[in-house]
Amino acid sequence: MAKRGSRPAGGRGGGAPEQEPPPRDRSKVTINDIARLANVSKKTVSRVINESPLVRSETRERVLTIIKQHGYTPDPQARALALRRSFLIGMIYDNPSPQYVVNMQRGILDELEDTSFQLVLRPCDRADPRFHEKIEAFVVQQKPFGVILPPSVSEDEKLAEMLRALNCDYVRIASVVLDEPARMVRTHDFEGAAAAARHIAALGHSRIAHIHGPKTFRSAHERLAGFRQGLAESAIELDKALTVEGGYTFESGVECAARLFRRKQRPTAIFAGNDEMAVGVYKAARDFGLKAPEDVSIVGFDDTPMASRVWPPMTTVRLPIRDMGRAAARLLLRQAAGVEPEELIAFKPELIIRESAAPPKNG
Amino acid sequence: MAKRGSRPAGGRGGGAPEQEPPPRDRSKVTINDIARLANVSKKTVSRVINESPLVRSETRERVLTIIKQHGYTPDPQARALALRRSFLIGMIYDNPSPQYVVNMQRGILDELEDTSFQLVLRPCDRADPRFHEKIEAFVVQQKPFGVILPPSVSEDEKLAEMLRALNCDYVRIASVVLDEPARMVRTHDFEGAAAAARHIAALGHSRIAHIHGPKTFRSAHERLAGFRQGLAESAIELDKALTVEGGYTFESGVECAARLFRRKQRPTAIFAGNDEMAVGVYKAARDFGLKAPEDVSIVGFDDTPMASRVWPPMTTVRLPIRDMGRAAARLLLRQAAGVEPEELIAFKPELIIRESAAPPKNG
DNA sequence: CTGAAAGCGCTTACAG
DNA sequence: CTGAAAGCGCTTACAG
Repeated sequence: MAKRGSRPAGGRGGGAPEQEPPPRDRSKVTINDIARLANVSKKTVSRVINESPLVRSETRERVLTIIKQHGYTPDPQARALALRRSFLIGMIYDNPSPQYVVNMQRGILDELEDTSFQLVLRPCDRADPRFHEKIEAFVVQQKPFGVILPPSVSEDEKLAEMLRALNCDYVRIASVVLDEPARMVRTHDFEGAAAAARHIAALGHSRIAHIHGPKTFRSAHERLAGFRQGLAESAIELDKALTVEGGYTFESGVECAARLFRRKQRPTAIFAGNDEMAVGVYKAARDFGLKAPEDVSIVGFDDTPMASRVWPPMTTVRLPIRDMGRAAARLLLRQAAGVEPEELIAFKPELIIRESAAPPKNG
Repeated sequence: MAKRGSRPAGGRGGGAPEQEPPPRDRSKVTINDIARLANVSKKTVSRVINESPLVRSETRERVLTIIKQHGYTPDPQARALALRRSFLIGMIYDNPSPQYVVNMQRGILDELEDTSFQLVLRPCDRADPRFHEKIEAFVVQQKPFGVILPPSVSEDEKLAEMLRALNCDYVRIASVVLDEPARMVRTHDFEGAAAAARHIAALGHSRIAHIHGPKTFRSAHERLAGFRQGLAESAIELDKALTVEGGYTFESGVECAARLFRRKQRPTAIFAGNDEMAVGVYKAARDFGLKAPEDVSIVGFDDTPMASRVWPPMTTVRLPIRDMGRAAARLLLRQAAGVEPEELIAFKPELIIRESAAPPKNG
């Protein structure tokens, strides 16, 4: 049985003598107490809390001192009710990679630390016919302060439109510019894939395959285009017959690579659209008795922990997911504060050269 | 600039004619509207919402119909303010494995789906001197409905005590019984490790090593004890010289295995306390020119995705993390509703036999 | 079984 | 620059 409300006075139950003096029960201090103690109206305390400039600095200092003295923190639920807006930041995602999800969460939480904002999770499925309806219900009921949309949720134009109509602030993380700078964190997937292509080409490969992600992901298009571009710089044309579509999953990586390996003219290098699929290529290679990098060079994208644990350690492209999450959260808070970003926030990927790509044997 | 409040009437901005009729703006329907329409007091509507038995069934039906008709959902912030308790479920964790964290989140979210509860994340660091203070601040400020504590946070007795003092409901997930059944989800790590031991022993090994997790994790003790017990059943005594402490990380797995491999009498099998360390053993084995399972059998614990992607596919022990998360959330909601569980909820691990363990060469 | 009053802890207009 | 009044949308005693 919940016994909320019968909270014993003093709070934390008689501490041992060697402990520091128990902090006063902060849960009881309200805006009224502060107002009374500071000899001002609660409205003035409210102004101080909300950093209104309409307070004499002397008054502000006095109030601030009392607040600190009593460890007062405004009640988020009460503020939410009055403001018709909660202090929850929603992360709405459908990304299948746990590593991506966790890193992004960490980044957002980094930025939210020591604020009164809380991170709330909304996993979802874009294939669900009630997808938009469910998110609308969430937004209407919880009135989140704002939401963060990583790919591929970020690419849903109807969702963005709905959020705007509901006056819900949001930040989209995507590999292409889909929105105004105040609502975008951009990743240069194109550049990352181009770097991978340059590296593979410089190694001397010419029969180069690419397993790209599903067409419903913009990143899949960007990485494909970037790869093609990087190859073109070395006067190599990406062979359509060696370009296949995977599902960003391990299994699809295995299948696509097997298909590639069954050709009479095998590719000597494979660039997979993400690490998951690249690890699938590792497996297919072993199934075909092929060694990496001697028989096939393999390059991935993401630099998940698996990339460095697998054998041989994987050459891949790294995007600073955690930093991206942090940037998205910061942008969201600034957006709410009315601060316009000077320029579009963007992240460049980095090529991580390890041991899975080498010159071709017969090169 | 946030434009909250200037929400246009009608909500979602003129839909195209082919769209379904726009749902009424649910954000505006309040308990007062329902009360007026149902011809009762708002208190009665409140009783219906809260499933109080003190309502004539006829009245309840009438109110329920109106509620459904207007798609009314009570405002969580307003309820929270009145109840002095929010509808947030906190997950407080320090588990280093992203896979564990994500699976547990999924389980909790499964159970919370279609309720008004939201999952809020609180990663933390038990080594932080302000650890308890920070969590206390979270609980006091957010007044979460309850919190879920996976290992090793669940093992912190001081934390549990603090939560009780603050009247905050919680559920602990741990490998040993630390609390009453209403507050515990137990995992039989002991059994899982014993099964691993039996499997290794049955394969014919006798020089068997164990890399256990840090002593600050109860699971490390349980797995060690279970492993010892499983071996004892085959009259094998766990060799102290072959029992080393790792940190549940890849790197520590590499180091510990290397130390083991440098001995004149190498172990023919290694049981690692988790998959991360087991993958470290894979690496060390390669560094020493040892092949698995021919030269060393390797067994892990957790069955992370990596276990099946690595070569050779890893024999390991699987705990149903997602189910555990779901069970923890369900228990928390029942606890709040005053329902006592009939018995302790517990999960048994399963041995997943793949290809990394085989009879010893010279066996 | 039902309701009118007061209150949860804040903020938004509106005055001054 | 500051404040008294009213309100956000619910619920808890208290009556009946």
